[in-house]
Amino acid sequence: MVKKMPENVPDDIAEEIENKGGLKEILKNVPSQRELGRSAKMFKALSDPLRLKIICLLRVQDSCVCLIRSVVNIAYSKLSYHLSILKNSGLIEGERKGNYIIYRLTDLGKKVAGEVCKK
Amino acid sequence: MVKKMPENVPDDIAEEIENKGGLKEILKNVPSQRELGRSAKMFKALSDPLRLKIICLLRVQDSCVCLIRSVVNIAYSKLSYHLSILKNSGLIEGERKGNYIIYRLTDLGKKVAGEVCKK
DNA sequence: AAGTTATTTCAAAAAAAATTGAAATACCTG
DNA sequence: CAGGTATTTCAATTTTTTTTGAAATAACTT
Repeated sequence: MVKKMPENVPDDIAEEIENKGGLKEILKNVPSQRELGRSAKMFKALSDPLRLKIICLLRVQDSCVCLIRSVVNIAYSKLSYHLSILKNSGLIEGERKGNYIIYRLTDLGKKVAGEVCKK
Repeated sequence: MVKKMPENVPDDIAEEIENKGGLKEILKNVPSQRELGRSAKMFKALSDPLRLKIICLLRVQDSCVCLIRSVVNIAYSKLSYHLSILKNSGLIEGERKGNYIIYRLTDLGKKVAGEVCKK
């Protein structure tokens, strides 16, 4: 029983890799772990329909929490949780105005909203 | 003690809403629940650095599972799980070739990869 | 200061997603 | 067909995220 190289790759793929200068060359096109993690975190913030809805609302109207709440119709504590996720990922920001806190999209949030809340 | 209207909105916001034709008009700019859910599902598939890494690898090289595995360095069962998520969200597809299954990006996957795996 | 409204925080519970290792499947080879 | 390689599936566990309701803050009003 002869031992075979583990993790072999089919011949045609192996050839393609060779033609591209080897695996090392190929991997230069893959972003660093740090960049991938940053992107993943942003996508995670966007991975909830409720949060997307809030983003699309703020895109057309800056809103106090109470207005957002009347649109999405959930408990305040729940809403607060989702707002904090959007805030921590840099998509929205809140400004206190008297008793109220007015949320609006950041520049990043506007960019994302433009792609997500298609006209 | 007079009861106040609940869910009041600050005056300036109320005015802005009025100027835009009311809340109903504003909400016409918010995608339907169905659309929001669809988008959220796509973002969820992208919300993991490992999955993003796979996407960026496939962007430059179609790969069998064994090649992907040698790049990401995790157990097969774990990898299979993540591949299934990418497959179910329409970002990648696999074609059996003998003993191997070669994964590649779908058209949708290519579009997304173009934005995510920045050059 | 006491009451009221808007909003957040907290801790516990529930739900969803990810990891693990073992077993199953699918295909190839001799 | 027996044995081997590549890959997936499964059930159990662990981890992460979300939900919930109650309590805490913060600022306004009287």
